[in-house]
Amino acid sequence: MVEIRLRNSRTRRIEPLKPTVIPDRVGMYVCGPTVYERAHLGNARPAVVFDVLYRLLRHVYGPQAVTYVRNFTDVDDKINARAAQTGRPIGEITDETIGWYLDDMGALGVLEPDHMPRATAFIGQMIAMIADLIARGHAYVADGHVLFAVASFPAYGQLSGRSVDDMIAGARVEVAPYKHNPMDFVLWKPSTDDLPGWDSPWGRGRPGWHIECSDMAHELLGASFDIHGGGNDLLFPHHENEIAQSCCAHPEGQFARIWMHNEMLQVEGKKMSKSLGNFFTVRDLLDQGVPGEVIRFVFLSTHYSKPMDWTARKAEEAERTLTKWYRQVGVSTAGEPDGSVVDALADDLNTHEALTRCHALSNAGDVSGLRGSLRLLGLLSDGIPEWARPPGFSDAETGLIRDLLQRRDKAREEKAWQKADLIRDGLSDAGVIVRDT
RNA sequence: GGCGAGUUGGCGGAGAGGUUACGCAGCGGAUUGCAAAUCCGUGUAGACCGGUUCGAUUCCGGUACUCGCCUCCA
Repeated sequence: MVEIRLRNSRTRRIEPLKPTVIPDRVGMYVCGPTVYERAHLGNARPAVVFDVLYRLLRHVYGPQAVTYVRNFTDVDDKINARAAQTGRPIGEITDETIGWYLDDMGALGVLEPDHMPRATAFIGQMIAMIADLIARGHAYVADGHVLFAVASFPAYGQLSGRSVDDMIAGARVEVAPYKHNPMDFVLWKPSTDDLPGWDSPWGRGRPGWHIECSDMAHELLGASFDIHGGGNDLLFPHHENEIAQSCCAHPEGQFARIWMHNEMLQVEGKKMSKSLGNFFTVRDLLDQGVPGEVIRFVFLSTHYSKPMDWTARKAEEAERTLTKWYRQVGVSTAGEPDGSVVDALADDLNTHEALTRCHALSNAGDVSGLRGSLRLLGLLSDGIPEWARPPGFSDAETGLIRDLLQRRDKAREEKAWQKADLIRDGLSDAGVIVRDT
């Protein structure tokens, strides 16, 4: 079996993936979107990165041996704000946004995870987990809130490599007066009547963001699992807090063994973010005619651990390469992925190296290996999409075109060049490019 | 201030202490009635300053600059 090696952000080293919770079964949790608006391009990077890992895991361990969980955060202040702003019911907004998200990610060739839990379906379990944290002395009630006591977990800060003292010194936000320690964070907060809320031992309220992921991961993957992924902007505080909550509530487990973080996507050298307002959505690009597959190719051309600048030029180059491969591969069937491509992916998801290997397969004329390898990467769908198709060989005009080509061939045999070129020019005007092979 | 990532040829972007990365574009050629496509060949590198070494773009130290996180954010 191919050994998969991954960079663990927790230890900052490349480590072999050795599923030990259940031998040869792999569990992976990735933080999914907060569903209040269409996914912007940056949101798509982790979805694609961990989709490649998911496909690799399924290839190596077998599809039934992998459990991939990616949540939907459907209770959140941003969602509440959107509802207040539009006057629409919250459920309508989250349902609609989830539909958009699945459509848009599907267009990028992202497979649906095995589980896509919605936070609101786990409120009861979250309340139980919070109560448990209080009982174990890791959380306290203050001013209608339940807060996690950072001081009760000595390993706090280990993932992000910060000390609690540094965090306090560097804090730029005003600390709520009811916190015992400035770094304590909310597990449960009270809701007013106009906000979504659930009854709890601490009054009507809603869960904090961090507890949602901790709980859903535990419900679906257990107290220990193999891989936890997400964008590196989530490393602190979100993932740090997840570790604290999960390890304190479930000391029998170790939570995630390997943590993986993708670097940010940038546009014109700047991080794409909602607050900077320089973002555009996946749907915007698709509507502009950029095929989802092209977007995926561009993502794969940069290692997940490096910042990636989105440029139109990269998209053009990707489309050219994909078109070339589509035409080379045609309708031939896929073989097994080439070992060199699998090895590249197993080496900490080196997608750029994998694409380089695909170029080599293309140059070597290994059509079935190329197709099989690209399939593993989530590229090259069956058939040839419109944008990659040699123009003119698509539809009802085929018969007429064939007839004209036959006439042209005959003219060429007779060396009636003028007539031949006339037919070619005519076809060209109709959008049919003629190539002599 | 603390933590982290990056800096490679015209562009994108890797691996490896010493031999061509690769792709795109460019240039030269082959093929072709022409065009397109295809094929072959080819130039331009590794922020800066030190150190280790027979030899560093590759290892070590430092400097500069860029970006991110520390606050909702993938």
